[in-house]
Amino acid sequence: MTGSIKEIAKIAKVSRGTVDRALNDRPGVNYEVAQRIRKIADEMGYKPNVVAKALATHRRVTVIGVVICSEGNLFFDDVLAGIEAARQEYFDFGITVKVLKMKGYNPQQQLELIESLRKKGLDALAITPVSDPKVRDTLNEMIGEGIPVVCFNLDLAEVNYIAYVGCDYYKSGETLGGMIGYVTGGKALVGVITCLSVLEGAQKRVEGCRHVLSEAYPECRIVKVLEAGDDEEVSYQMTMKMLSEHKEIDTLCFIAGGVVGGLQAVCELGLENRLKIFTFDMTPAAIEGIKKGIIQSTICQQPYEQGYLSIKTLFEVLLNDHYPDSDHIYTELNIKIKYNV
Amino acid sequence: MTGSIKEIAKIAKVSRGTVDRALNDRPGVNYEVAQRIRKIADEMGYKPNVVAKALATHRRVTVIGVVICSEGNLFFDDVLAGIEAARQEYFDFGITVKVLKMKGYNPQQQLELIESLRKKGLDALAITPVSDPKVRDTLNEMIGEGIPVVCFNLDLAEVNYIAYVGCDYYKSGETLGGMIGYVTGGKALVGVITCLSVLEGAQKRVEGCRHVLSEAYPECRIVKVLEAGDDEEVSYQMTMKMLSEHKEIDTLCFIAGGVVGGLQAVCELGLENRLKIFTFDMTPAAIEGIKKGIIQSTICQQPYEQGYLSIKTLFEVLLNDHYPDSDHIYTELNIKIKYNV
DNA sequence: ATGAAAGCGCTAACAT
DNA sequence: ATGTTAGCGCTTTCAT
Repeated sequence: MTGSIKEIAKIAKVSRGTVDRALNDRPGVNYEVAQRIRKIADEMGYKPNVVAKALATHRRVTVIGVVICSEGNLFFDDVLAGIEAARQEYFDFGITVKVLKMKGYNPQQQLELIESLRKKGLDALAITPVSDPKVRDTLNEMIGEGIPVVCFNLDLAEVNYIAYVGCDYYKSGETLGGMIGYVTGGKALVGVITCLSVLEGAQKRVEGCRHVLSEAYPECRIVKVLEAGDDEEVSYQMTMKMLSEHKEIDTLCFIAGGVVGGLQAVCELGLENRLKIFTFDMTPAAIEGIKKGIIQSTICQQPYEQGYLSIKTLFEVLLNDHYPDSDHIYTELNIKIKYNV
Repeated sequence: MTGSIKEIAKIAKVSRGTVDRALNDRPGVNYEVAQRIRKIADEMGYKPNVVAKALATHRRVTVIGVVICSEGNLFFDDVLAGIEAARQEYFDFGITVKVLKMKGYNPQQQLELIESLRKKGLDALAITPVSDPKVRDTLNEMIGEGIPVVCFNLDLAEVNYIAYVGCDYYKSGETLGGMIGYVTGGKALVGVITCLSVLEGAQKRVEGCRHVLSEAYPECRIVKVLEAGDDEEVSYQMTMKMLSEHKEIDTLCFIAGGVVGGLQAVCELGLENRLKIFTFDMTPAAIEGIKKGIIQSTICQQPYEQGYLSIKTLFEVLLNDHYPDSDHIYTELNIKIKYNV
């Protein structure tokens, strides 16, 4: 029972057009009249009907752009699935979702993709932002022009976005620490294969893990951390190096990608039953490793929700003028073991 | 680009009314004409616009009824939150969600609630079904009358529902087994506090757990299983009984409710640091126990999604004529430990 | 059996 | 500054 624009018009003794203008802060309406209309709407608890609104605005297409660093990274398949689900759901609302994929984390390339979207007209943007001052500035510039922005999966400091949608990386690292403690009985010499140092998330994971181990499991220790980019070949080599140079390592953690190459190295060395292995996310390689019992656990961050929610959040802003309660929408951290994959 | 009813009408050289009738299998349209219209729609990949459809049907209210055994069970708070979110989201589509809560699992009471909904006019039903032949028959009768039904949280055999939305209980039991193995280092004498034997889900959990322990952790054994209903007082007594009669027990599992009473007994006996304790779901008591380190892990089943998805599934059927791929929509099983609650 | 037209709640172009 | 009116895509009532 929220009433309609028609009712308000009748009570205020003005036309529906005027009510529409007043309630949407459109120009060309007397201040006092606008105030009166707003008061009436307020008192009757008026909420605009989104469905009708969408239908009426249907002639003009609303474009939500997506820039995503997904190429060559299977993790993002689920994120893309979530985006696609949202796209279908909002299609009838007159919303078009344009997805632009890129490989790696090159700021220049990302800027070009953003630019190409802006040129063709853009009403909102969801992006996995590369950590770069120019990207940050460009995003803030767009936000200044009234284009709402959501960052997802990757957070970027000092951007005035609607929200960051993704996991709490530090917490996911702590969770890893907790699982290492459980699985190893509190005794572990840990080798860590991380990705690019560019990705702040990866660093936070290592920190979080280190924190829990030192607080709760004094007999667990990180022996060595090596960077492998997100490249399987490099990961293979780094894992080889790690395991041959540090024979004392009994626990191996893959902070992001590189699971395929890493596991290959482990198996070639015949260590798959002696090492306790931990990963993040549910890439095909991780699923296989979990099922085979080679990987003890993998910590997931709800990739599908990250994609879906990013679009949904922008949709709510565009059509409903509804902003999320917090500008950090954290997706749940889920531990997966052999039995609940 | 799915085209509109108007375009189809133009191509078929009929009026929009006839197209509408043909495409929705409404009576009063010549068979050949209907065929031709359907063919044209098919060829242009026509998909009706849900938003416009909802607006047009807006004058008639569509009612989704919910019967939920939630009273006195804090687990269902999140389920209700999911239902409420869906209710708000679909309100503008002209959909009213009527929630009827009941306490416990009395079939007679549930039948009365269903009846009261039917009397006032009901277009779809979401229900946590009590395991009872009369309930089953009544649901099937309604389904026969064209009212789509979704069962959530609790599955009920031989009901021709659209879908069951909830967890895989057996699998959740297996997951418990896996966590017991990890946390105890593969050595455990387990006491189990379960709820009513009426709830088949609880039995399946125990079976799943037993299966994993016997397969993967031969030195883990379930010593004793006691029933506590969902009553905290009974749970307190049963836990007391279990721990005093079986002093060898070093691991305690709460299969469903009763965590408050159970933990009270444990603490009074001063065993909170000697026992490994496992629970299901994220009730306030479980969260507190996890944070304090008394509970080692709790296995969750996405209660919010269960509520939200139940309504969404019915919405899709009612407005979109879209049925889910499978009649079993399993929500994810998530392991929570101290660091990812 | 089919067509014509009104209307769902809102927006926007066009009058005044 | 305000009113009027024509849609958005679909359903539904009323004619024919």
